[in-house]
Amino acid sequence: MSTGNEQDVIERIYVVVGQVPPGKVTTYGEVATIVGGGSDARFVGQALGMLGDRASKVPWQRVLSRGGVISTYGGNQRELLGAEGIEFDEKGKVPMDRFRWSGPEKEWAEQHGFQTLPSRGGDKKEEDKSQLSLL
DNA sequence: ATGCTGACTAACA
DNA sequence: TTGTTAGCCAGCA
Repeated sequence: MSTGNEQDVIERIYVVVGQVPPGKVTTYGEVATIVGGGSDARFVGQALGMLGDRASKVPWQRVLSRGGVISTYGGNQRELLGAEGIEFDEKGKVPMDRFRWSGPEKEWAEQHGFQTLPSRGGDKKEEDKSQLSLL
């Protein structure tokens, strides 16, 4: 089964990105973690780059780089996010502490064969160990 | 096959 | 703080 899963992985990426609710954002790395094998932060970026017509179906604009930085150029990503209520600081970054997507629900992730995010807690104090990766 | 590139990230200086 | 290095996976010359 390690053959030509790329396309399948890409579809999974789109599914995960589609789970990000309006007004929330995530990062390439987080998406890659949820999708799991065969994907990495960079591959997520490539997958979103080949969206084409599906760009209107997948909320690709809610996927940012590490730290809430927009990695796209010459696009209207920031404008789209602003229309959803996302705020930016003076540096043009999104305060992830407030707008970060907590990831898919554990049940949903398990049903679809995805993984939940490792605990990062928006605050660096409360670590909820309920999301143990049991591998 | 080898090497470089890319909507990335973490570690190190 | 910024800049560089290395790791990562897939596509292409």
